[in-house]
Amino acid sequence: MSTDRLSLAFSALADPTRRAIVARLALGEATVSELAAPFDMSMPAVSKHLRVLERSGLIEQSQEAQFRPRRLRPEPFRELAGWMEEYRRFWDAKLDDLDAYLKEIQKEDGDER
Amino acid sequence: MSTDRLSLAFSALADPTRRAIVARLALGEATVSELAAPFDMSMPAVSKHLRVLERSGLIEQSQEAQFRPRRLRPEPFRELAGWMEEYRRFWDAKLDDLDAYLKEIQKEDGDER
DNA sequence: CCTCTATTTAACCAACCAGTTAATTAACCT
DNA sequence: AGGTTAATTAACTGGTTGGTTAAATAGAGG
Repeated sequence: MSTDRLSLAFSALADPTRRAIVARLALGEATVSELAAPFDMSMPAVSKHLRVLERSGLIEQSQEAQFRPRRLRPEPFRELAGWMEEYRRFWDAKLDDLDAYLKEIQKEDGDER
Repeated sequence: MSTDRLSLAFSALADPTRRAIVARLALGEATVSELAAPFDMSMPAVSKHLRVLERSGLIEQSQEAQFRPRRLRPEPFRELAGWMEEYRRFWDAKLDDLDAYLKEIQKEDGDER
């Protein structure tokens, strides 16, 4: 597998279980047991998913007694967003008609929004 | 492997070679040979990468004689951007300080940009 | 038709992934 | 110290990935 940061982030997110974990963590810190609860899956399996997410930098853990709550780290999200930005014209509805887009920038930033 | 569209897109992009191919295609259509040229890798290897990208919907091919030029498809980019949107507060520099963000929306959309 | 170019398919390999169960570590609480 | 709860590590498995080389297919053009 590729070990550059962007590849790690993309591949960490290429799994629905891990995206669900990320979605849960967007609401705030959670312990491993809390994160595992919604899934029909053994604890070690969840632990492995967490390790993948951690290796990608998307989450980090803090030590609080026997609990090791996870939380999201913003950095990889910024890198993903940065990558996406390069392809904005492919996903931004406002730009999906390239002709319209070109006309837009011709107007020298006129009536933006 | 997960076969939902989002997982396919993420995992297709989790490889630097494939991201480079996507970057090249953002400049316009290209044949397999053209796409393969920059890489120190056999033709079949590139062909496989293209099949992964195709299965994810990120690219499509058209038949032009013995050439089968690829081009990007916007749909998966929109899905990725839509997913990212949920996490905007993690990656948008303007929002990375949540307190500032809350203050901002308190102002009822006052001095945006 | 033959050949050249473009590309894919087949068969194989080593490494990795996502899950399992069983055993282990870690910290808290009497 | 002993027990309970939280979580990780170990060992194993079947399926997938990313690459290889060799053979096959498809169309263009003499």
